[in-house]
Amino acid sequence: MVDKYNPQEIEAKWRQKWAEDKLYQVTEDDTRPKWYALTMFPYTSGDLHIGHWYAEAPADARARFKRMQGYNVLHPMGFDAFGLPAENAAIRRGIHPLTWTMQNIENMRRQLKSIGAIYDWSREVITCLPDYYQWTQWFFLKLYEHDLAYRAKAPVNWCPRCQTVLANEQVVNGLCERCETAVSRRDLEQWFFRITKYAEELRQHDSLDWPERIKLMQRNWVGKSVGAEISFALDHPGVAEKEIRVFTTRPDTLFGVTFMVLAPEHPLVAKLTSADRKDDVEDYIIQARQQTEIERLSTEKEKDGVFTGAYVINRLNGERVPVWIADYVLLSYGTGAVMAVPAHDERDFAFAKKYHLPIRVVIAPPGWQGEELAEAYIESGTMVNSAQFNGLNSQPGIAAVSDFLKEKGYGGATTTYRIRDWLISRQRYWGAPIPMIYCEQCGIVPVPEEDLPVLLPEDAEFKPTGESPLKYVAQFVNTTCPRCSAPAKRETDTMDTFMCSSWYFLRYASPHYGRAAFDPDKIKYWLPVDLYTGGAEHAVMHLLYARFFVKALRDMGLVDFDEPFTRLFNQGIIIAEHQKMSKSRGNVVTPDEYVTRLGADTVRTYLMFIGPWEQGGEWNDSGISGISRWLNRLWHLMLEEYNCHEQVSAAAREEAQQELTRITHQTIKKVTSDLEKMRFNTMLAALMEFTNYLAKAGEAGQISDSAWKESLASLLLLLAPTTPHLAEELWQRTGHEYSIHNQSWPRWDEALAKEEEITLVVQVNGKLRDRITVPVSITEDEARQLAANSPHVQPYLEGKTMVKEIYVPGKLVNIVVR
RNA sequence: GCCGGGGUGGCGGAACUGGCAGACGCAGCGGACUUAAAAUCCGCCGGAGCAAUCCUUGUGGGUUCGAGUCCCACCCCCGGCACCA
Repeated sequence: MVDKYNPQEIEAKWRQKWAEDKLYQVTEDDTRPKWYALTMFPYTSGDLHIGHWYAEAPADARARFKRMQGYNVLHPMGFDAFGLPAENAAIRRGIHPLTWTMQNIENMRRQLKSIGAIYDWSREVITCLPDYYQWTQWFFLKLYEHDLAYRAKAPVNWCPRCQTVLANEQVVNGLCERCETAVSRRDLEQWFFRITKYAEELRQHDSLDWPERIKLMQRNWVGKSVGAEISFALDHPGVAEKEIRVFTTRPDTLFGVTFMVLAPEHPLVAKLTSADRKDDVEDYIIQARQQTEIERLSTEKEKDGVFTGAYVINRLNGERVPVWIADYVLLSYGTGAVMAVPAHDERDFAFAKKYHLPIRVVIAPPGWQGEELAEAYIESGTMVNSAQFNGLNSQPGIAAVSDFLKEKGYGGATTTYRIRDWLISRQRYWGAPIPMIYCEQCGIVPVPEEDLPVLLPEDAEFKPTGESPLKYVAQFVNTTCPRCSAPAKRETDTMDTFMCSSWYFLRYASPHYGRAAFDPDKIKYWLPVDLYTGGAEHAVMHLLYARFFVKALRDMGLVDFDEPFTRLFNQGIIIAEHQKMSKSRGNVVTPDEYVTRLGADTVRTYLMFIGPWEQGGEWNDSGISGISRWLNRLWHLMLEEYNCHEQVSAAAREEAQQELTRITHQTIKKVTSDLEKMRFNTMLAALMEFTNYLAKAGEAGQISDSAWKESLASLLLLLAPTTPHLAEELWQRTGHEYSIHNQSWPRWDEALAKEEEITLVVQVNGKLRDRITVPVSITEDEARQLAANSPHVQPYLEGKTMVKEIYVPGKLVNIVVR
């Protein structure tokens, strides 16, 4: 009698054994190809939910498969540990963020270990510990040294709830990405990274095997407009500036400019506003400032603005152009000023109608006779009312006007990107301190590398006040200038958490290296990441920042590759009760409960079976019991004694064995290609079918003991990546040598996998009329004969004329009659 | 509004390059075992029809000997972007 499948017992046992034997510890090895399989590390929010498992378990199966295929696989794990959620949770609970975070890590590490993955825990990284953030600070210094970090005063996104500034990427539809509070604007002096320097390169994904969707999102985020910058002459008493520059994609419409619009925050507004317009302008600016970003950016809203009383000169025709301000012009795009061509821009048209400003056609719509336009004509066309450019089409016109401007020194062709520099300062406690010092004598002075880390003081009052908590920690703030030794003050803002995750994949290659952020030799061996898996929500944040980091490092000569993640794969989302899981809905599935009851292998397998990985799927309690049943049947199939019946004839035995061999090899082939494509659901369907087949074959008992054993061994090997504990236990119990996870992936023989018989489909006029089992070797003539003679087919041929016959070898015969 | 992805039984989902629609699993139904239930095992399981057969992949049209798959138009769901000059 076979004992019961007891997952709790065998899973704990093997996990311990693997850990003791350091089975999954990896080192560099030039005899095998390397494979870096990375899963986005989790945020230390407290508990591992089923979504984490969904990211991690299939990824582990894929990494294990690569490992059995002979790759030297690095599949590390760590924790993203700085940031607002930890700080807010700690405040709520009245404990220190470090305590809270480290407790969570302990719990999450235990949960992660229960997955039974091949994580090499000796490489774990935790971003909030000094031996990690020391190097985050080091990156800041490197970026500063290479003029990629700078401090500037700018209108920035402010979240009133989180009490800190946010990067553009962290504002979603005008709401804070974390707490969904409406974001407002503040003018603050902050640290930025010059990610815009890489705008063009970040748009390119040529060498990357990434989902189209993500590449598109990044391209949209970076944005790109090709056009011209044009200088309008300014001659205003008491104003030093002698021009206002605008950006336009349509320099061919330059003769149609009838007014100019500045963003309300444009620095020239105050200087240009005439005395009689002052009140109106100031009122408008106040009103624009009070709006939230959502209100301001609403496309529904009617365009409004006010006249400043000032004028600029269109240098091409010498016309005086009135200068207005309006909140539909954004300071952050282009130059913060636009030339308005109402005839050929919808927004300018609406604005001109509202305020009765002139509308002058300079691009003739097809069949235009000089009449007024009912709406803006935004297409290209022939230039009119444009002096020497009349008659040119828009495309050559754009080039001609740009060239002319350049020649005269009034501007010229240029390209503008939508992406803004990355704002990395945060006025909160739980982050890596920015390693900068302010000295009255020397100005801004970087902390010398040898003085890193700048430790985050543990005893700060970290309640959010809108000011950096570190400001009030005297022993932190007060220091001496590294250059002149005079008393100086430290920067008290901390860094955006996305800094930490922009380079963690580099740290895994040499997690304990003390002389730099990474060991160059180890980086050469392991990087770039071959397969990066995780959620799609990081498309324009983490994934863009990490690419920027790598490109910056490359230009510093610190790495020799262009892109961190060669291949990217996004798994879908697990839902429950037809909805996204959330605490408030009370439909959160907690993996621990299922692991305890059914075992980690069952949970892993179920998550992989639910549907295609990239599509996610619905968690369903009765669905997982199906997996549990299957693994139980498998257990008994493997362990129950097989009896080969003596009285079976040699011919029958031969046939049964050939069939078994064929199905075994077909299964190996199917499972291998599905794993390659990460089609785990169909891989498991194939394994279930194989199990069902073996159960029947076992009953029939026509196969020799050795052939039987061989097929069971193949099944176990195919199962090993999915159910590592169960496979190990059964491997041992069926008399094999430890460990199944060090075995080679089974190979299939195409000749043995080949079917001997096929089902020939017979159609008449495309409708199915018969199926005939025939040998693969059947000739076309034989097939046609068989089809035409089929008793199921005959009635449909009677009294009809055969028009033609289609034969698809190995598939079907279609007889077309009339 | 623009750009992506998707719509197949009661449910999750299969279907190579245009060639047997519904693999595999869940739920359901019937049976065996059991005093009984659970577990397990066997069988059935898209719809209509006694049947032959007909209908069926969001809707309508088209191409083709043949369409879930290709083309055109439309509807619905999900995700992203949205005054970017």
